[in-house]
Amino acid sequence: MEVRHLAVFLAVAEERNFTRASIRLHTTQSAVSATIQSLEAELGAELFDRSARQIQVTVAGLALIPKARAVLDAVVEARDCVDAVTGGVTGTVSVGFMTSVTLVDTPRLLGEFAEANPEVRVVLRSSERGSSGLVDMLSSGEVDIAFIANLAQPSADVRLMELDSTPLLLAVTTAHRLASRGSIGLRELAGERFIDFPLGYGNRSIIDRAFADAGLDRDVRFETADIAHAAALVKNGLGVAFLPAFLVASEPSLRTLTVQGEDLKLTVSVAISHSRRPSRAAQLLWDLAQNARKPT
Amino acid sequence: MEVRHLAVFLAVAEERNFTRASIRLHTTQSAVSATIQSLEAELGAELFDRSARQIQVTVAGLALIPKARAVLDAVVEARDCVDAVTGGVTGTVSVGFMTSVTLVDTPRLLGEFAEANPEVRVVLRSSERGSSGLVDMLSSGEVDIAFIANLAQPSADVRLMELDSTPLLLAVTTAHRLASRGSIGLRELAGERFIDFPLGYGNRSIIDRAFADAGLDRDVRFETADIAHAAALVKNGLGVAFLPAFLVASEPSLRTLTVQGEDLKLTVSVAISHSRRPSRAAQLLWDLAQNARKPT
DNA sequence: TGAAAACAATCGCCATATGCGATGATTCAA
DNA sequence: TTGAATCATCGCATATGGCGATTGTTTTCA
Repeated sequence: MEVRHLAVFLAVAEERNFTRASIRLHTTQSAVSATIQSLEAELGAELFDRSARQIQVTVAGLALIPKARAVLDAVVEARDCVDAVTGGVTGTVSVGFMTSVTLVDTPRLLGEFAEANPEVRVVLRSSERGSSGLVDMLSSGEVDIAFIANLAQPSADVRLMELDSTPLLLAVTTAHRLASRGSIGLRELAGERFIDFPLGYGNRSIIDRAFADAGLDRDVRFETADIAHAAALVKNGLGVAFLPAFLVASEPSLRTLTVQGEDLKLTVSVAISHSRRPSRAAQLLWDLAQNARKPT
Repeated sequence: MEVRHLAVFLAVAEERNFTRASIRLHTTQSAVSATIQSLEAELGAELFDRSARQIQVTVAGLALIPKARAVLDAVVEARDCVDAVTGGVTGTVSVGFMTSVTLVDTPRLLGEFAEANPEVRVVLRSSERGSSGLVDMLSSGEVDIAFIANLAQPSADVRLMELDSTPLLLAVTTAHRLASRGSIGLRELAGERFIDFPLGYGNRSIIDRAFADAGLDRDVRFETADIAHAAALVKNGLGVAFLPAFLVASEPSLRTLTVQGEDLKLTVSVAISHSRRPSRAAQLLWDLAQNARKPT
């Protein structure tokens, strides 16, 4: 009987639903199912009655609930007491991030982290080369953890956790020939001038990939790493751009179009190196990000 | 942080020695080493100071000890409370065993088990075909758990745990031509008449294997499944036999010889089926056997 | 002071556990 | 009776843990 088993058990007992428990635990329903089964086998008792639509906690399960909580509490205490002795977490975390993506509220996240771990020095770093640059910095140890957008080629050495995603919409001026269209095929965009991020940025790579997969070329006339700047260029009629929905939703001077048959999304993830052991501080920041994550 | 980590930590803290802790935990030193390292990494603190010959528990480790105990206690409570609700363990265990091998005190083991689990009905079974028969009974589900001696061909479906082993010595009468020898080569035994177990018995298969490997034939003149009977036959000059050391050590009418260059041992193991989930009762009996095991 | 012993760390390999996505079976409501 | 909700099961990929062998360091003993 491991701590993990009991944590899953409690989640199911509280939600009275395997699927919701799996969402809360950021895992899958099948994993929850398997865990409960192995716990039941080990204890030699059914913990839930699944015969009805709404699962019922059995008598054995009810008895276990407070004891399981006691175990988890004891574990938290164990961890805390070590932290107390070592004077809490110290050291330095180096955090790679992207300036212009406000989809995930990294400032708030870092604020919470700093408050909880006042002894940790936080160093913010960014990269000229967007997400792929940040990944390289992770591998080289230049940063301990990074917030990145979609990767063209997921590196094997990087452990990713998706935090949130937003659709990428094609933004055009109100005067544009496509302004009145609600959606459009990639093929019809062949002649457009595009504004986009420099190569290496997650945003850029998804669009490049979509065009390449469709066997199409694209004329990227302007490149900028500043997303607000990109929006301003579109407004001034210098071209069209794929921009995150949250940025263009409330812009009266822009119209947005979805792309038919493509699922263009900007996804923000946290990333740590797979090969390097994360420092305690980096681990805590990862955990914090996990809690801030939108349930799948 | 899992229960297992804390259990290993406590063992090391109490033994103040990784190697001894590994013996107590029935695992290897390298596994203990790895576990402690991962726990230290997770907590972000050193728990032991290994710079000196005698390891020291650090301040952080000292603080953790009582908390770790609290976690383990809470886990035991959790398990007990479920057992209490389900009215303890019930059902039937079917135990396969070998009558004549007293190397492991199975009666005492079963006595302890029966006392701890009064509601469990224990059915004892044995096999005409020794250990290999017991293995077949395991696979077919005829028995839930079995105590067996060395297997000629370890079955993939059987999970084994060694309990104890004893050297097999060649027993001869005091009048025998080899009585004054302390040891002997297999080759010199070519002309002897042997008394041994029937085919299928662990005892028999090790000796057969040793002779076969050496390219030698052997004349097994008498077969008996009763080990005491075999000893009696030897005493009466009907032949020689390989018998467990504990049986022949105190026999004034017998002399014993070791075999040069061979490590002939009778090993007693518990076995359960690998494919069938053990019942709770079978699991408890397995655990009990593990505790009774001689440290490796 | 040199050899041996004690002991933890590390490495390569393998088995098991866990996680995931897809699919199947069951229940229940419309 | 159909469809939505929900848990179980299956096959596969990966991570974790365990083992045995080896290495390197410290300590002890001759």
